[in-house]
Amino acid sequence: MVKEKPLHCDMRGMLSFLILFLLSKSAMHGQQLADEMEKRKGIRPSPGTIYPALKELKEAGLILEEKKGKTIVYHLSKGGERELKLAKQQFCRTFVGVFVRGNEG
Amino acid sequence: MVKEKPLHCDMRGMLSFLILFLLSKSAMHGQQLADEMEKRKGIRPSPGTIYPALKELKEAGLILEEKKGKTIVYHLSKGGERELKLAKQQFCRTFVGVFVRGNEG
DNA sequence: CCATATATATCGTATATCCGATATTTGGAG
DNA sequence: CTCCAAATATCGGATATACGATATATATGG
Repeated sequence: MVKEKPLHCDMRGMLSFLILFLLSKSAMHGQQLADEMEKRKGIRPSPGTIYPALKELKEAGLILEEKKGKTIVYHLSKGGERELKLAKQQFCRTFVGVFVRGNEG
Repeated sequence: MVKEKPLHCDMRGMLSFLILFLLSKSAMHGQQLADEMEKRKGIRPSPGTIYPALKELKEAGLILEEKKGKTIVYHLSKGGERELKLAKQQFCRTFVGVFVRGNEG
């Protein structure tokens, strides 16, 4: 079976989804992405987590690279924006009711 | 390595998290759980997905069974309620900004 | 009792996620 | 150019998620 499954099919793919979402907020390089995840989750993803995920998203055509000195800045492609929009809808429908004011603290 | 990892450690565990959340809303048996997921995600998890997940949650002491005629009704244990509360906080911090009014439709 | 339908359970296999370790690349300092 | 540190990349191994197929249990109808 080839890899034609959309990002929003099942419970797997949450890492890719989160990366797309973060990149939609601001283009970043890998370590900045790890910084942001650490801030949110409290746990820093290791290089062995973040770079293979970025590689897959790149190969799927959802993100684009831009070399900036020592780093590689990633940003969403048009396809990535489309995919993120769909995935967000799916995510929000699936987790309706989990987000309640007061859970964030 | 033994299984002492909390539910909210990384991106894996979203299925267990969703099951705990749904059961916290209402005690259900397996097929009702599948119904609810189908309503939310649009895709019905197969028996091979749902029952092993329930078994693990049961063995972890997070849910309790109650036989009701032909079915087995699951509900959260005290430990499951505690775990869900923590996992919800983690989830909400991680995905802050994804939930915006208008994404649900 | 027997047949059926529904619910539950298990198995083999595949994919996504994840880490620790290690390797490679690259810009800047000397 | 050489050295260093940071960023990126890859690898092996582990766990969670997922499906289709199959097996089992049980309430209900005949």
